[in-house]
Amino acid sequence: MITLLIADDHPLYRDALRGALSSSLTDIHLLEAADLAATVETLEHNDVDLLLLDLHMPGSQDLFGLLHIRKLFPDVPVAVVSGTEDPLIISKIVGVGALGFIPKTASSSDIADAVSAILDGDVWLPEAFDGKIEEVDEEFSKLADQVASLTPSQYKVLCYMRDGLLNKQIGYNLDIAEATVKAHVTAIFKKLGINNRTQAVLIASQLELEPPAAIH
Amino acid sequence: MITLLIADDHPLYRDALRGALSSSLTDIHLLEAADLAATVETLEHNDVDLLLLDLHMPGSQDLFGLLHIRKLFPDVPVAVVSGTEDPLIISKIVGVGALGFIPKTASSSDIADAVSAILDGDVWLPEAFDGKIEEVDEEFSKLADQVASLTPSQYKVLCYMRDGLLNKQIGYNLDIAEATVKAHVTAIFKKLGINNRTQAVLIASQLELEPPAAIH
DNA sequence: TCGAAAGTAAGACTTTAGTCTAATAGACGA
DNA sequence: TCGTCTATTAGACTAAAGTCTTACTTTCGA
Repeated sequence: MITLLIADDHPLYRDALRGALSSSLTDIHLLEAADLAATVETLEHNDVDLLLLDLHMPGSQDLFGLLHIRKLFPDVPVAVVSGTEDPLIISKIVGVGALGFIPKTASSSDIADAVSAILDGDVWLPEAFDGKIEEVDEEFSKLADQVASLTPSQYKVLCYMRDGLLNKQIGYNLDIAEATVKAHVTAIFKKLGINNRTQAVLIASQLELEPPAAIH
Repeated sequence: MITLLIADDHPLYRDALRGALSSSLTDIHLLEAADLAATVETLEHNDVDLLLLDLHMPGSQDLFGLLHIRKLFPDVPVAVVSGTEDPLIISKIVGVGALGFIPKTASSSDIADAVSAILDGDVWLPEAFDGKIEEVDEEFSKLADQVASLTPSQYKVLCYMRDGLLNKQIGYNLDIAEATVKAHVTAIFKKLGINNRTQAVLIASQLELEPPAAIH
């Protein structure tokens, strides 16, 4: 019996994935989550053999979400499901520890192949990207490691920093005192090897796959 | 008699462009510049009919450089010469006012075609990108307009801000007092419709085509 | 040619960022 | 089970960011 967790915010696409998986694979147990918090909670309470993760979930913050999950559950294999076709982005996804990349346009049999391969311990990528996936540069994987070493609170603070919020506003959003926010900020700086918030924002935006939405 | 300005930091590529242009076109006068400052100075002192601009010149800051030139010399047609093949980036280049995009891999005849077309007032793009160039979204072109409205000093300050420098360090680099830097910073915020430096850095990094180099 | 508008520059002041010290609570290995 | 390590929290303090006001200069159109 194999347990799979489908993490995607679109109910229709979850249905499609569920259909593709249950018709191609036997003896599987399917779980679902619609946002990052639900994904984390499900992983905490279940023994999941493979996570199928959509990067564009609410609260996920793209690559941050993947880093977050990889840090909290390093033993859970992750296959990223996304609509992007950019080899550079896929390189980054693989570079931070995803064992596979499944395009949203993949067929049922491709998806089943990918899941089987990853469960066997292999890395699976669409054939179209053979040879197009580069090693991510050392700089990037070092940054990714450093960001992954952040605690959940620090991670949330960094997300809010990247949105241009003041410490006071971050504290209000997280329901903690401004002084606590500052302590997190200082800890983030030390872990990332920097000394001001501008540099932190640059690192955060480098790890972001999509340009930030509107400036508030 | 048509005056062309070749702005590229690689002497060899300038030679190649010069060769391609002088063998394909008659009655042309060729000027050259190796960095953004020299480009600006040449445009100030000459009546240039077309600028062939490499985005990766020293001091150019990629899209910033193009915005800068477009703002200072809105009447000079610009064709961007670059090695990138990413349709999204090319869309942005065209979206901020370039009349053409010439890949570094283009043949002599392609280059001559492009130059002729742009001098006739047309927009020229490589055939490979037909249909792949999207309209840039309203948000982006609004930001580009706002950034283009910055004065040269404000532009330099924003560049240094994006590199994570303190106001004091920016003042030292530009040889002005910290108080002056602050005045520029406040003016930048007003023009961009924001109220802190984090948001300014985000906008600047969105307009950057390449990820920032190392974090200092 | 003269005044209006805008870029540049800077001092004084308020707000926010960031550091240092320290206390509490939970996790983990000996 | 005990001690150690670390995350989290927070107060007090210093450094930097950001605002307001003012002044000098250049440019441009009436």
